[in-house]
Amino acid sequence: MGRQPCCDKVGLKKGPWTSEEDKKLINFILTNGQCCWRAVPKLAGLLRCGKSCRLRWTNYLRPDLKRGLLSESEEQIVIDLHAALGNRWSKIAAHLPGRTDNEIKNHWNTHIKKKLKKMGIDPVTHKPISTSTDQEPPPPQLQQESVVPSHSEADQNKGNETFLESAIIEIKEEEKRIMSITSPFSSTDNSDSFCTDEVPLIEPHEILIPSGPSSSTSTSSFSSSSGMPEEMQFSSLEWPEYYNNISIWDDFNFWDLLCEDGDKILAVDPSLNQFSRLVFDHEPWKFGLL
DNA sequence: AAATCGAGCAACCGCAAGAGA
DNA sequence: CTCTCTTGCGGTTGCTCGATT
Repeated sequence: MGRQPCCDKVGLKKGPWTSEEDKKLINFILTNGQCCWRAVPKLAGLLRCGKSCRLRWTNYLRPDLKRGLLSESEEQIVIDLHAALGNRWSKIAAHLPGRTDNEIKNHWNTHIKKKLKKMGIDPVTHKPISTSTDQEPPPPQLQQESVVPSHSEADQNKGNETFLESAIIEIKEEEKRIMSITSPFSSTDNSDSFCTDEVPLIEPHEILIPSGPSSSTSTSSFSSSSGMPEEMQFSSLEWPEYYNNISIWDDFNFWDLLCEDGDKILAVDPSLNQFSRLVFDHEPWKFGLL
Protein backbone atom coordinates (compact mmCIF):
# COMPACT_ATOMS: atom_id res chain seq x y z
CA MET A 1 0.00 0.00 0.00
CA GLY A 2 2.33 2.68 1.27
CA ARG A 3 1.66 6.20 2.19
CA GLN A 4 1.13 8.77 -0.41
CA PRO A 5 3.80 11.43 -0.13
CA CYS A 6 2.61 14.67 1.34
CA CYS A 7 3.00 16.30 -2.00
CA ASP A 8 3.95 15.67 -5.55
CA LYS A 9 7.53 16.76 -5.29
CA VAL A 10 7.98 17.35 -8.99
CA GLY A 11 8.14 21.04 -9.71
CA LEU A 12 7.72 22.10 -6.13
CA LYS A 13 9.99 24.62 -4.56
CA LYS A 14 12.03 23.82 -1.48
CA GLY A 15 14.31 25.76 0.76
CA PRO A 16 13.97 29.20 2.25
CA TRP A 17 10.78 31.11 1.69
CA THR A 18 10.82 34.38 -0.18
CA SER A 19 8.89 37.41 1.00
CA GLU A 20 6.67 37.03 -2.02
CA GLU A 21 5.74 33.52 -0.99
CA ASP A 22 5.15 34.67 2.56
CA LYS A 23 2.91 37.39 1.25
CA LYS A 24 0.84 34.93 -0.69
CA LEU A 25 0.52 32.58 2.24
CA ILE A 26 -0.45 35.26 4.74
CA ASN A 27 -2.83 36.80 2.29
CA PHE A 28 -4.51 33.49 1.71
CA ILE A 29 -4.78 32.43 5.34
CA LEU A 30 -5.97 35.76 6.63
CA THR A 31 -8.52 35.93 3.89
CA ASN A 32 -9.71 32.35 4.02
CA GLY A 33 -8.54 31.05 7.34
CA GLN A 34 -6.84 27.72 7.74
CA CYS A 35 -8.43 25.02 5.72
CA CYS A 36 -7.01 21.96 4.12
CA TRP A 37 -3.29 22.55 4.04
CA ARG A 38 -2.92 20.36 1.03
CA ALA A 39 -5.11 22.72 -0.92
CA VAL A 40 -3.47 25.88 0.37
CA PRO A 41 -0.52 26.06 -2.00
CA LYS A 42 -2.70 25.54 -5.01
CA LEU A 43 -5.27 28.07 -3.92
CA ALA A 44 -2.67 30.55 -2.76
CA GLY A 45 -0.63 30.20 -5.91
CA LEU A 46 2.40 28.71 -4.24
CA LEU A 47 4.76 26.11 -5.62
CA ARG A 48 5.11 24.50 -2.21
CA CYS A 49 3.66 21.45 -0.59
CA GLY A 50 0.97 21.91 2.01
CA LYS A 51 3.20 20.65 4.71
CA SER A 52 5.76 23.29 3.95
CA CYS A 53 3.05 25.97 4.05
CA ARG A 54 1.77 24.74 7.39
CA LEU A 55 5.25 24.74 8.84
CA ARG A 56 6.02 28.17 7.54
CA TRP A 57 2.84 29.55 9.00
CA THR A 58 3.20 27.75 12.31
CA ASN A 59 6.82 28.50 12.93
CA TYR A 60 7.30 31.87 11.37
CA LEU A 61 4.31 33.74 10.02
CA ARG A 62 1.75 33.22 12.73
CA PRO A 63 0.83 36.60 14.12
CA ASP A 64 0.99 35.65 17.77
CA LEU A 65 4.55 34.44 17.75
CA LYS A 66 7.08 35.94 20.05
CA ARG A 67 10.45 36.75 18.63
CA GLY A 68 13.86 36.56 20.09
CA LEU A 69 15.55 34.35 22.59
CA LEU A 70 13.64 32.68 25.35
CA SER A 71 13.74 34.58 28.58
CA GLU A 72 15.29 33.11 31.69
CA SER A 73 11.90 32.27 33.08
CA GLU A 74 10.76 30.69 29.83
CA GLU A 75 13.96 28.69 29.74
CA GLN A 76 13.31 27.51 33.26
CA ILE A 77 9.84 26.42 32.32
CA VAL A 78 11.24 24.49 29.38
CA ILE A 79 13.78 22.77 31.61
CA ASP A 80 11.20 21.84 34.19
CA LEU A 81 8.69 20.62 31.67
CA HIS A 82 11.36 18.69 29.82
CA ALA A 83 12.31 16.98 33.05
CA ALA A 84 8.72 15.89 33.43
CA LEU A 85 7.78 15.25 29.82
CA GLY A 86 10.94 14.55 27.88
CA ASN A 87 11.21 15.58 24.25
CA ARG A 88 7.56 16.33 23.85
CA TRP A 89 8.16 19.72 22.37
CA SER A 90 4.64 20.42 21.30
CA LYS A 91 3.39 19.77 24.83
CA ILE A 92 6.06 22.02 26.22
CA ALA A 93 5.33 24.68 23.64
CA ALA A 94 1.66 24.58 24.54
CA HIS A 95 2.56 26.07 27.88
CA LEU A 96 4.67 28.84 26.44
CA PRO A 97 2.37 31.16 24.53
CA GLY A 98 3.91 32.55 21.40
CA ARG A 99 6.60 29.91 21.22
CA THR A 100 6.66 27.04 18.78
CA ASP A 101 7.75 23.50 19.32
CA ASN A 102 10.42 23.96 16.71
CA GLU A 103 11.76 27.04 18.41
CA ILE A 104 11.86 25.35 21.78
CA LYS A 105 13.46 22.28 20.31
CA ASN A 106 16.13 24.40 18.65
CA HIS A 107 16.72 26.40 21.79
CA TRP A 108 17.02 23.24 23.80
CA ASN A 109 19.54 21.73 21.44
CA THR A 110 21.64 24.85 21.02
CA HIS A 111 21.47 26.60 24.37
CA ILE A 112 19.91 24.70 27.22
CA LYS A 113 21.69 21.41 26.59
CA LYS A 114 25.05 23.13 26.80
CA LYS A 115 24.00 25.13 29.80
CA LEU A 116 22.94 22.05 31.71
CA LYS A 117 26.07 20.14 30.77
CA LYS A 118 28.15 23.05 31.94
CA MET A 119 26.33 22.88 35.24
CA GLY A 120 27.02 19.18 35.50
CA ILE A 121 23.49 18.10 34.72
CA ASP A 122 22.63 15.46 32.19
CA PRO A 123 20.18 17.12 29.80
CA VAL A 124 18.54 13.80 29.03
CA THR A 125 17.96 12.49 32.53
CA HIS A 126 18.17 15.81 34.36
CA LYS A 127 20.33 14.09 36.90
CA PRO A 128 23.73 15.29 38.00
CA ILE A 129 26.45 13.89 35.80
CA SER A 130 28.46 11.68 38.08
CA THR A 131 31.16 9.11 37.54
CA SER A 132 30.23 7.12 40.59
CA THR A 133 27.52 4.58 40.02
CA ASP A 134 26.59 3.88 43.61
CA GLN A 135 24.89 7.20 44.03
CA GLU A 136 21.28 6.68 44.87
CA PRO A 137 19.15 8.58 42.42
CA PRO A 138 16.40 10.69 43.95
CA PRO A 139 12.82 10.28 42.80
CA PRO A 140 12.34 11.85 39.36
CA GLN A 141 10.10 14.75 40.29
CA LEU A 142 11.94 15.68 43.46
CA GLN A 143 15.19 15.20 41.74
CA GLN A 144 14.40 17.44 38.84
CA GLU A 145 13.40 20.15 41.25
CA SER A 146 16.56 19.76 43.21
CA VAL A 147 18.89 20.00 40.27
CA VAL A 148 17.25 23.00 38.78
CA PRO A 149 19.60 25.82 39.50
CA SER A 150 18.45 28.78 41.46
CA HIS A 151 19.31 32.15 40.12
CA SER A 152 18.43 35.77 40.39
CA GLU A 153 14.94 35.12 39.14
CA ALA A 154 14.11 32.99 42.10
CA ASP A 155 11.08 35.04 42.92
CA GLN A 156 9.76 34.67 39.43
CA ASN A 157 10.43 30.98 39.58
CA LYS A 158 8.32 30.66 42.65
CA GLY A 159 5.48 31.90 40.60
CA ASN A 160 6.46 29.50 37.88
CA GLU A 161 6.38 26.57 40.25
CA THR A 162 2.66 26.68 40.69
CA PHE A 163 2.27 27.25 37.00
CA LEU A 164 4.50 24.32 36.26
CA GLU A 165 2.82 22.09 38.74
CA SER A 166 -0.55 22.75 37.21
CA ALA A 167 0.86 22.38 33.72
CA ILE A 168 2.44 19.06 34.53
CA ILE A 169 -0.63 17.85 36.37
CA GLU A 170 -2.76 18.88 33.44
CA ILE A 171 -0.62 16.91 31.04
CA LYS A 172 -0.49 13.90 33.32
CA GLU A 173 -4.24 13.94 33.62
CA GLU A 174 -4.57 14.18 29.89
CA GLU A 175 -2.31 11.18 29.56
CA LYS A 176 -4.34 9.28 32.12
CA ARG A 177 -7.47 10.13 30.26
CA ILE A 178 -6.01 8.86 27.03
CA MET A 179 -4.75 5.71 28.70
CA SER A 180 -8.08 5.02 30.27
CA ILE A 181 -9.95 5.26 27.04
CA THR A 182 -11.67 2.01 26.40
CA SER A 183 -14.42 3.26 24.18
CA PRO A 184 -14.02 5.47 21.15
CA PHE A 185 -16.75 7.74 22.47
CA SER A 186 -14.66 8.86 25.39
CA SER A 187 -11.94 10.19 23.19
CA THR A 188 -13.80 13.24 22.04
CA ASP A 189 -13.07 15.41 25.00
CA ASN A 190 -9.96 17.21 24.08
CA SER A 191 -11.31 20.68 24.38
CA ASP A 192 -8.86 21.65 27.04
CA SER A 193 -5.83 20.75 25.08
CA PHE A 194 -4.07 23.51 23.30
CA CYS A 195 -2.49 23.11 19.96
CA THR A 196 -0.07 25.63 18.62
CA ASP A 197 -1.49 25.31 15.18
CA GLU A 198 -4.93 26.31 16.25
CA VAL A 199 -4.42 29.93 16.98
CA PRO A 200 -4.16 31.88 13.76
CA LEU A 201 -7.55 33.42 14.03
CA ILE A 202 -6.51 35.43 16.98
CA GLU A 203 -8.98 37.90 18.28
CA PRO A 204 -7.85 41.48 18.68
CA HIS A 205 -8.57 41.48 22.38
CA GLU A 206 -6.23 38.52 22.82
CA ILE A 207 -3.23 40.35 21.51
CA LEU A 208 -0.87 42.07 23.84
CA ILE A 209 1.12 44.88 22.41
CA PRO A 210 4.58 44.82 23.87
CA SER A 211 5.87 47.98 25.37
CA GLY A 212 9.10 49.25 23.95
CA PRO A 213 11.83 50.11 26.36
CA SER A 214 11.45 53.77 25.78
CA SER A 215 7.76 53.68 25.24
CA SER A 216 6.19 56.89 26.22
CA THR A 217 2.92 57.83 24.70
CA SER A 218 1.61 55.06 22.63
CA THR A 219 2.45 51.69 24.07
CA SER A 220 0.17 49.62 26.18
CA SER A 221 -1.83 46.45 26.09
CA PHE A 222 -5.17 45.89 24.59
CA SER A 223 -7.79 46.02 27.20
CA SER A 224 -10.90 46.52 25.24
CA SER A 225 -12.89 43.42 24.78
CA SER A 226 -14.14 44.05 21.32
CA GLY A 227 -13.22 45.83 18.17
CA MET A 228 -10.09 47.64 17.32
CA PRO A 229 -8.55 49.34 20.29
CA GLU A 230 -8.63 53.02 19.99
CA GLU A 231 -4.94 53.29 20.63
CA MET A 232 -4.29 51.24 17.55
CA GLN A 233 -5.85 53.84 15.36
CA PHE A 234 -3.41 56.07 13.66
CA SER A 235 -2.63 59.54 14.37
CA SER A 236 -0.70 61.15 11.62
CA LEU A 237 2.02 61.97 14.08
CA GLU A 238 2.75 58.31 14.64
CA TRP A 239 3.00 57.44 10.99
CA PRO A 240 6.58 56.74 10.10
CA GLU A 241 7.43 58.64 6.99
CA TYR A 242 9.13 55.75 5.29
CA TYR A 243 6.01 53.64 5.37
CA ASN A 244 4.60 55.93 2.77
CA ASN A 245 7.30 54.91 0.34
CA ILE A 246 7.99 51.26 0.87
CA SER A 247 6.14 48.19 -0.09
CA ILE A 248 5.21 46.37 3.05
CA TRP A 249 6.09 43.16 1.32
CA ASP A 250 9.59 44.07 0.41
CA ASP A 251 10.60 42.94 3.82
CA PHE A 252 7.99 42.45 6.45
CA ASN A 253 10.31 41.00 9.00
CA PHE A 254 9.68 44.19 10.87
CA TRP A 255 6.26 42.93 11.76
CA ASP A 256 6.07 42.04 15.33
CA LEU A 257 2.41 41.44 15.66
CA LEU A 258 -0.57 41.61 13.49
CA CYS A 259 -4.13 40.69 13.89
CA GLU A 260 -7.31 40.85 12.00
CA ASP A 261 -10.02 43.20 12.91
CA GLY A 262 -12.78 42.86 10.45
CA ASP A 263 -11.21 43.68 7.14
CA LYS A 264 -8.24 45.39 8.73
CA ILE A 265 -4.91 44.08 9.87
CA LEU A 266 -2.84 45.54 12.61
CA ALA A 267 0.89 45.36 12.58
CA VAL A 268 3.52 46.59 14.91
CA ASP A 269 6.99 47.68 14.03
CA PRO A 270 9.32 46.78 16.87
CA SER A 271 12.32 48.24 15.11
CA LEU A 272 11.09 51.64 16.07
CA ASN A 273 11.54 52.75 19.60
CA GLN A 274 7.94 53.64 20.00
CA PHE A 275 6.24 50.66 18.44
CA SER A 276 4.51 52.68 15.85
CA ARG A 277 1.50 50.98 14.48
CA LEU A 278 0.23 50.63 11.06
CA VAL A 279 -3.18 49.61 10.01
CA PHE A 280 -3.98 48.59 6.54
CA ASP A 281 -6.50 46.82 4.47
CA HIS A 282 -5.34 43.32 3.83
CA GLU A 283 -7.36 43.15 0.71
CA PRO A 284 -5.75 43.85 -1.69
CA TRP A 285 -2.80 44.30 0.59
CA LYS A 286 -2.52 47.96 0.40
CA PHE A 287 -2.15 49.96 3.49
CA GLY A 288 -2.33 53.48 4.59
CA LEU A 289 -3.59 55.88 7.16
CA LEU A 290 -7.03 55.33 8.50
C1' DA B 1 41.82 40.01 3.59
C1' DA B 2 40.76 35.37 2.96
C1' DA B 3 39.77 30.89 4.69
C1' DT B 4 37.93 27.99 8.09
C1' DC B 5 35.06 26.74 11.81
C1' DG B 6 31.11 26.51 14.60
C1' DA B 7 26.66 28.11 16.39
C1' DG B 8 22.04 29.05 15.47
C1' DC B 9 17.94 28.33 13.21
C1' DA B 10 14.69 27.55 9.32
C1' DA B 11 13.11 23.94 6.84
C1' DC B 12 12.74 19.09 5.45
C1' DC B 13 11.72 14.20 6.19
C1' DG B 14 9.49 10.17 7.76
C1' DC B 15 6.43 8.18 10.84
C1' DA B 16 2.25 8.04 13.65
C1' DA B 17 -2.25 9.37 14.85
C1' DG B 18 -6.71 11.16 13.78
C1' DA B 19 -10.70 11.66 10.93
C1' DG B 20 -13.84 10.50 7.59
C1' DA B 21 -15.69 7.79 3.71
C1' DC C 1 -13.73 -2.58 10.03
C1' DT C 2 -10.68 -1.06 6.54
C1' DC C 3 -8.61 2.14 3.74
C1' DT C 4 -7.17 6.69 2.44
C1' DC C 5 -6.14 11.31 3.27
C1' DT C 6 -4.64 14.99 6.28
C1' DT C 7 -2.33 16.80 10.07
C1' DG C 8 0.97 16.78 13.86
C1' DC C 9 5.26 15.60 15.87
C1' DG C 10 10.11 14.87 16.66
C1' DG C 11 14.57 14.07 14.62
C1' DT C 12 17.69 15.69 11.38
C1' DT C 13 19.79 18.41 7.79
C1' DG C 14 21.86 22.13 5.66
C1' DC C 15 22.28 27.04 5.01
C1' DT C 16 23.72 31.54 6.88
C1' DC C 17 26.47 34.41 9.37
C1' DG C 18 29.62 35.80 12.87
C1' DA C 19 33.99 34.57 15.18
C1' DT C 20 38.46 32.99 14.88
C1' DT C 21 42.79 31.84 12.72
